[in-house]
Order: sequence, then C-alpha cells, then structure tokens
Amino acid sequence: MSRPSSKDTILDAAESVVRESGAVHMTLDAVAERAGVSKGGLLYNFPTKESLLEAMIARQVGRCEANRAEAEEKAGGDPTVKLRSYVDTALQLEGGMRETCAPLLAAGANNPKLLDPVREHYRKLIAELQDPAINFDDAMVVMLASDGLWLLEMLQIFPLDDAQRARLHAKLLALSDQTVQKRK
Amino acid sequence: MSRPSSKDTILDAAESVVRESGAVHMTLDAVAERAGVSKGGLLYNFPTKESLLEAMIARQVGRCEANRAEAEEKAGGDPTVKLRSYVDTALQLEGGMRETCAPLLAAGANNPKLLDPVREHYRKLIAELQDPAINFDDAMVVMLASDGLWLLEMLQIFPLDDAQRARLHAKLLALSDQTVQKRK
DNA sequence: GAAACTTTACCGGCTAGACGGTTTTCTACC
DNA sequence: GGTAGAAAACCGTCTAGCCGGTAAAGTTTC
Repeated sequence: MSRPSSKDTILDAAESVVRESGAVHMTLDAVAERAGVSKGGLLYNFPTKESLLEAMIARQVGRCEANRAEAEEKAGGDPTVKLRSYVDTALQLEGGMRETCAPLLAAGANNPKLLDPVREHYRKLIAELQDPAINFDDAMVVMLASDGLWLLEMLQIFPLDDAQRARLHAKLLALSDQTVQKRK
Repeated sequence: MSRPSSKDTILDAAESVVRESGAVHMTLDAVAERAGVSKGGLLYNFPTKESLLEAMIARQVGRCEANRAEAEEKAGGDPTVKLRSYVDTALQLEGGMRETCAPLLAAGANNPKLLDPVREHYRKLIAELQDPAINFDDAMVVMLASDGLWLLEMLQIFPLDDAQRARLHAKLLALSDQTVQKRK
C-alpha cells in the first residue's frame, strides 16, 4: 500500500459516475477519467469491471454496518437495539444515497454474485435476531417492512411526504420494541 | 388487427430471452430471432428497445392486477381482502416469475420511466387502502413487509425454507385481518 | 535493478437503430 | 366480384459508435 488511497480514489470516482449516469453507463473510461487515472491504471487496481462493482457494493454495505455499529454502541445491550438500528439505517437515505444505491441494486439484480456482501450482511443480522428474548417472526416483519420501504423509495415508486414518513418510522420503531415482550 | 397477436408473440419471446440471459443481454436481434420475426419487424412493433421494456413491465403489472382482481372477486366486499390479496400476490413467485422479474427490476432501477406502470399500480392500491374501516399505517406495514420479502427473494438474498416462509405468510395474513379492527 | 505502478495505443466484438425494399392486407371503385 | 392502388406489416443489411480488455513501453520506489 505505497499509494494508500489509489483504490479509494477510484471507488469515489466510480460512485460519482454512477450517481450521474447509472451503473449501466458507468464505463471504465469514464471512471478512469474522473479518477484522474488512465484506463490501464484503473484496470491494474480492478482487473475487471465486475471486480470494481463488487468493491463498490462491499463499500456501501460496509457503510451501513458502520452506521449500525455506531447506533448499537450508543445504546448498550438492549436486544431490540439491533432491530431499531436496522430500521433507522434502512430509512435514512441521505446525501445521494439513492442515486448511488439504485444503480448498484440494478447491477446486483443482473449479476447475483455482486450481492454476496449483502447476503453476508443479512446472514449476520438474522443470526443476531435469533435471540430468545426476541419474537423472531415479529422481528422479521419489521425488518422486511423496512426493506420494502427502502426499495420503494429507492425506485421512487411513491414519494411519502415527511409526515407520513415520520409516522411510519415511528410505527416501525414501536413494533421493534414490541418484539421483545411478546415471547410466547 | 389482422394479425392480432404479433405484439404478444414478441413480448413472449422477449420474456423468454430475459429469463435466460437477463435484461442486459436482451438484444433486439435475440428477441427478433426468438419471436420468429425479423429485426425490422420487431422495430416496427416496438420502435425502440425502451418501448419494448416498458411494454414488458406493463404486462407483468397487468398480470398482478388480474391476480388480485380474481382474488377479490372470490371474496366479496371485506375491506381486508385487498390487503390479503396483495400479500398473496407478492408472495407467490411461481413459474419463472423470479427470473423474469429480477431483470425487469434491474432495468427499472436504471431507467425510472420504465416503472411508470408500477407507480400507477401502487397509486391505485394506496387509494383503495384509504378506507375508514382500515388502519392505514398498519396496512402499510403489511404491504411494505410483503414487498420487502418479495425483494429479498427476488435478489436471492436469503432462501427461506418452506416452513419459515409459510409462517411468515400466515403472519402477514393475520396482520392483514387485524388492520380492520384496530381503528383508534 | 527489480517490482510495483502507470501510461498510451490499440483491437475485436457487440448492438441499437436506420434504411430501402418486399409482401400482405385493406379499401374503393367500376 | 374483380382489379387497382394505398396502407400496413415486415424483411435483411449496413453502420457508426461504444466498450471491455490487452499489450508493450515507460516511470517511480525501494
């Protein structure tokens, strides 16, 4: 790692290109130019376009995980915290997140292999929810609803106004809390 | 309408190509060949590739609507029927539905315009749920959870075993029923 | 001086769409 | 009802542009 940030510079550039034109139009030439690197230099760091996309998705997942880790740290050992932080993470689409994620979602839908980091993320999350203090099915519903909302906003299927959105958010958090009492 | 089914034949062909190679690799040549039509003939019916994709998505949405309409007809005027039929429709991914929908989802994520028929579908559904007998927020959660499950299975993020899936399905239906009593 | 890194120049393949021509179907008129 | 002419449907080819990836020749760093 003599030039520590070469890969990161390229990933930043790729993200900004994706944000502007979508993953389909993300060409190696465009990314290289944006990164201030030649095409050969780009391919030295990421031997194939697929490997570049994979790294982009992995980085995005990493951001979500960092988000959640931070939220959990703030909130001690309460088992519903995991769920609450998941809801929060799914619902906060800040700073061009949508523009970045939608094309990556598209790329992932076309090439399942790209989504491996996401799969791993879910695997861990579900393992965490296998907690005797939590009603698993209830927790799943909350998780799935968060994902559904994430999807619909990502695809701009319907634009919720702030009030509706806040109500839904609150409702999902309330349901998160309920999962912990309900053990049969 | 001398040749009534020319467009449908092409759409069938396009679907089968998509199912095999994904929307990205769905080339006009491939579709034309599969449909037993020349490229010129294809472009006569669908002037651009985009218009073809749009028609494919519209047809898929139409199928879902037909599904729901049928379910609702069977079940009289109970207001939760709408929600129950939505859950059922979202959860039944039969006969290559996944292989067809995932690439279309990808195409839609890249080109928001393609999703217009989907937007319209949701608009109608949400209008239907604005029923004084139904707790709207509860209904939304059920709807979103169905969509979330649909997404995760579509992307093969995690494969539920039949038992888990059936439990979740039952739970979502139960929640559908609850939306009708809970009015504050 | 060798290994890591970067550049420039280039290639081969693919694809959307245009275009000019051909066949089939419809319409109208005698 | 037959024929002519218009319109619709369809065909096959061509092409310009793009894009991922290679190859070989520098350049920097240790």
